[in-house]
Amino acid sequence: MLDIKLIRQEPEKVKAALARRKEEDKIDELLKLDGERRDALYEAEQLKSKQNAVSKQIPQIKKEGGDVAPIFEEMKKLSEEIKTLDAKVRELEETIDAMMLRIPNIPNETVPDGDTDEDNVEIRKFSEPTKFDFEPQAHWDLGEKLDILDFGKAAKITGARFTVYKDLGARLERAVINYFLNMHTEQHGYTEIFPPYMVHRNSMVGTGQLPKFEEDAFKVVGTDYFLIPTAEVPVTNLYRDQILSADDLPIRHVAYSACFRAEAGSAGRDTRGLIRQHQFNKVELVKFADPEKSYEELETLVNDAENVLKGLGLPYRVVKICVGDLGFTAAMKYDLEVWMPSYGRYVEISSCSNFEDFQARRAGIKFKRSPKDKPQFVHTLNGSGVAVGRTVAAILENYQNEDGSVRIPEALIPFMGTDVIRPK
RNA sequence: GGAGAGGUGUCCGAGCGGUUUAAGGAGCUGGUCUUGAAAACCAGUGAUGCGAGAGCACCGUGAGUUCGAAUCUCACCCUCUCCGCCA
Repeated sequence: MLDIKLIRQEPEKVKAALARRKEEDKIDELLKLDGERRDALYEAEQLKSKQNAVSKQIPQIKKEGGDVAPIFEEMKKLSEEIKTLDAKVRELEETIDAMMLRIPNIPNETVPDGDTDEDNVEIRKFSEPTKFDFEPQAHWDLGEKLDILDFGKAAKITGARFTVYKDLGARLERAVINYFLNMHTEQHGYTEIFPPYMVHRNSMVGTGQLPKFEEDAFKVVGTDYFLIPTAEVPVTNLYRDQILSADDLPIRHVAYSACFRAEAGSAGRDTRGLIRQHQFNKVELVKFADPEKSYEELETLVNDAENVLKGLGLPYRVVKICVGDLGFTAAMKYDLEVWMPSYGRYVEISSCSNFEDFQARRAGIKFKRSPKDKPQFVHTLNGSGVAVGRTVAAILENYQNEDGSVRIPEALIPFMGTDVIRPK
C-alpha cells in the first residue's frame, strides 16, 4: 500500500509511476474522496469535543441539583449528528482503503522500462549453457524412465499439475531442501522458520496477495483460511502489527514450505513436467531491513540465492526485471534463471524483491531507530532461495548422461547416499 | 467438538455507567544519600494512530443500549484449564 500522504503531496509523482506500469490511474478520484473524508472527520471531531466537554460537566450539575433534562435533549441531537458523520467517515474510509489496496507499488527509478519478460535486463551470468554430445531429454521424460517422477499417478489421485515423486526422486527433492536450508542457516546467517501452510485473510492482505489476486489462491472450504502461495506470507506476517527496535534489524529468515497456487490464467503454459505446478516446494528467504539499507540487503539476498545454484554447478543468469514484469508489490526485482536444456533457454528459479515499505504499511511492521524516535515502517524483502521442484528439473536435465542416468551434484551426494540415479 | 475461566498500558494488576487526564505495584529516567553499588527516599514516566494545531480515537474485535461505556447487551476472535478425538 502506498502512503496516502504521498498521494496527497505528490500526486503527479504517483501518477507518473502508475503510468510507467501502464496501470489505470484513479488518483484524482481518490484525492476527492480523501478530501471529503477529512472534512467529515474534522466536523465529527469538533462535535465529539463538545460532547466530551458537556459530559464532563453533567455529574457536577447533577450534584448541585441542576436540571439536566434540557441538556440531554440537546446532547441527544448532537449524538445523532456524530453518528451520522461517523458513518459517513467509515463509509469513505472503506472506499478509500479498497482503492488503496489495489494500487501497485511505485517502481524504483532504476527499474528498466519494458512491457514483458523479454525486456528484462541480464545483469550477470554464471557458467555457460550445458553442452551435450547427444540429444538431451526433458526432465519429464527422464523422470518417468528413471521411475522417480510419476505425473500419471498424480493425475489419477489428484489432477493435472501435480507430481508424485518416487524413490530417489523423492529423496532428491528432500536432499535439495536440506542442502538449501543448511547453506542459508549455516553460511548466510538466516534463522529457520517452519510455518503453517494455511493463513487467514489478513495475512494474505498484509503481503499483497489479496484483495486483488484472490483467484490465484486456494481457499479452504468452510474456513477463512488460504493455502499459502509462498512462505513469504506466513513469515512476513510473523511481525504484523509490531514495532521492532533498530537492534532487531536486519531480521533474516529462511523457510521451507510447500506452496499452493491456483494459477488461474496459466492454462496451456508449461503443461509438462515440474515447472508449473499447483503444489511445489520452495525455500524462501525473507528479510526485514532498515530502509536506508534495504538495497544493500537486496544485493546480498540475490547473492545468497545464487550461492545455492553455484554450489550445485547449475548454469544460471541474473536478470533485472523491467517495469512491465515487476509484479504488484515489488519496487525492484531480480530473477535468477537457470538453464533448462528442454526449453533451450533460461527459466526463472528465483525472484528476489525489495518491497520497500509497501508490505510493511499493509501489515503494520514498524521499527524505532532509537526508543524515543517515532516508529517508521521497515522495508521487507524476499526471494526464493530457491524453488525446489525447478531445481530438481534443472539437475535432471543438466546432469543427464547419454544412457539416461543422472549424475548427482557433488554437494548433494551426502544427502543422497549415491552419486548417480540409474535406470532400473 | 463439549464444559469452564479469562483477555486492561513495557509487565503484574485494580476498576459502583459520569473528575478515569485508567488506582496500586514493578520497570524505566533523573535526583538525594554513598568511595562505588545495592537498599531507602524524592520527582518524573502509557504506547500508538489521525491532525498544522486545538483536538479526536484507542482497555481482544465488531455491532448495540445511553446525554455519556473499560464498565451494560449481543456476536465473533484469541488464550488458558479440564473432557472427547487424534498424528
